[in-house]
Amino acid sequence: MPLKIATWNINSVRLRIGIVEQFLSEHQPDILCLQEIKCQNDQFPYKNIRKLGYEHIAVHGQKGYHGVATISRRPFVEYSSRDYCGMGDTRHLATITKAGGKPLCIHNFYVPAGGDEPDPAINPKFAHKLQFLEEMLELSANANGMDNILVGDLNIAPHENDVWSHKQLLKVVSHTPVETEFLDRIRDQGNWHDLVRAKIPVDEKLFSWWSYRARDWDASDKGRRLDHIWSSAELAASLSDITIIRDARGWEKPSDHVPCIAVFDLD
DNA sequence: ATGACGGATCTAATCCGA
Repeated sequence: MPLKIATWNINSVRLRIGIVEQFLSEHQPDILCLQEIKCQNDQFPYKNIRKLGYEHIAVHGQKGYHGVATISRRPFVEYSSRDYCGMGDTRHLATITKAGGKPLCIHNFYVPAGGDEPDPAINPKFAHKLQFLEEMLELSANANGMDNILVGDLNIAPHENDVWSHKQLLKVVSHTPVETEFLDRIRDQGNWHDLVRAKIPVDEKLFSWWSYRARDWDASDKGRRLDHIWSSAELAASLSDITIIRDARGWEKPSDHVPCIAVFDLD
């Protein structure tokens, strides 16, 4: 049985529950990790999700901003969240489920955007982002004797071809060397594998986010690859497919991010 | 200027995203 895992920054799950349902029906992932749900736990649209066969729903939300949720057809053994930077905001959710006869831990992240100015001395939001990344260094794909997956909106486009113009974005938050090198370090130190780039060669431009401000997002195509799917080595070896649903950016009342999907051949 | 849109909030103007 293949295992299909998706991640999507939905930018308000209540406003966009219609396209969440559409996505689940069309693509039938086993597990979907959402970011920026922008609601409190009791406001999450549980009924709509359960109706489609996703009985297991872990929500870590807050009023108005941020918030992550992981929804699944498979039961969770347990779930937890870590309060990164001790700010009391809702940016992480770890769920443990079973896949291929082994426990599988999925970390669902919404990394701080970092504001406008890439200087921690004058911009507290950028300082927060760097501190958050510092704490992510503690994560290891080889921890806990489980298979491990790390997904989410990491708000960093690491490679030159993960942005529309490497040159023009070098000083723009999300693609500055301090951020991209930090993300590389988190990945390498934790023995994580970047599954999207394992399947789609780095000489190909690849984006998962396009600004709402562009007059025509598709024609100008000034996107960035901010959403990621990483895994431990064993899982990476069983990866069978990666898809970025670019079309979703053109759906009715879209999120500015699109879903990314990984499929694993387990057993 | 890459680009001024689009979400939530004690409904109106303000904060936030990246």
